[in-house]
Amino acid sequence: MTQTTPRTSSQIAPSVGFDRHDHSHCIADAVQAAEDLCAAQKLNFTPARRRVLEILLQRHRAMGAYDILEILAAEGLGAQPPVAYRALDFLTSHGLAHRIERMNAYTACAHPGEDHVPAFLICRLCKAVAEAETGLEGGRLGDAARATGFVIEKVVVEAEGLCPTCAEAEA
Amino acid sequence: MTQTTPRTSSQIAPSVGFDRHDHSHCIADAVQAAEDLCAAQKLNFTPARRRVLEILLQRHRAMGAYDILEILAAEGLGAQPPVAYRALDFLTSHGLAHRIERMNAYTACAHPGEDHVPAFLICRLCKAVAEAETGLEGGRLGDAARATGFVIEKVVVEAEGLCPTCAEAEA
DNA sequence: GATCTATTCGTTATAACATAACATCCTATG
DNA sequence: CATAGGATGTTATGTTATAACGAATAGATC
Repeated sequence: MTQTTPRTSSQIAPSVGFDRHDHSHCIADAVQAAEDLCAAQKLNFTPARRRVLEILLQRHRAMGAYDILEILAAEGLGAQPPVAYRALDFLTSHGLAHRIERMNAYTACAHPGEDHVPAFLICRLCKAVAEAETGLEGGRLGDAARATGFVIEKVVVEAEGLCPTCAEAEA
Repeated sequence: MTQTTPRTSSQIAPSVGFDRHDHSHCIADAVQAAEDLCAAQKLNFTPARRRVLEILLQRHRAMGAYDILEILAAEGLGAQPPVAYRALDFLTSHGLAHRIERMNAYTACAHPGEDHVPAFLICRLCKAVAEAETGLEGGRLGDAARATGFVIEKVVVEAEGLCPTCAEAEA
């Protein structure tokens, strides 16, 4: 596996959201929010689950399950695929993370606790991911569904392109 | 994987598009259109490529590469994964078929030759797929992209739910 | 017609992503 | 303490996809 993600040495992510911001705050906030959400719903926010969420928040990029597993293994939290997949299942099924279908990858949810239809903007160079919103039945897709009698239950919207930072570097 | 797709014995598909129609016509038309398109662009519409397109058109459902490979192998057109993947690469890169990211599957394009952003309605029971249209920059996703400076190059829109036939059977 | 070149095809091998199944452990609760 | 449920450790395997390389083929050019 080649490393395509440029690494940053600090907690200040170069292009996230895609705004610069102090990332250590948003990690702490998001972990706290997850903790609250789990407490409220009597969910078991175990060390492995917590650590996987932290990893996703720290990188703030789409990450493959095996990338996450590698980190977990290095930290002694488990070395087999199910360890990563189980944590990711937990996070995605409770709205704390999302799966990016196009990349077979996972990313922390930007709006945990809110019922929403995420839409992703994915940079093809740096793999940064921003989460936007769409409606379940809005726009032309909803029109098409209604016209044919199709009942929409879930929608995946994923855009690939260049984030502001990479677009600038490209030019 | 269990077989969830109800099989029909004739060329009349039960729910396609999702309208009933004489499917043998649309297969012939689509193959002819592909042939014309390849001729116009000096592309090599080889037997394997043609056969894979026919298979996708016949089933008119999302099919995995290995499902297609199985059929090719039975017909003596090749038994190794690259045979199927190469044909699918050709078809998808020239707009004759699309990949359904959510299902790791492939389906024939309903509008070959037209430049378009496909949006799919996928039945979770019978796996039937209808192709609708969306714009590259329309709606809230485009707004979000412009607001952040993200340059959209490609968009994936996939809705999962129940087709009219299965929704009825469900009730 | 011979040679060159580009594309396609056959084949082997392996990479990358994901889950089934089952034993074990931990913990809250009666 | 007993025990039931969820969580974890582990082995094995299933599923999807691609790298790599040589042989075959078809057009282009001399």
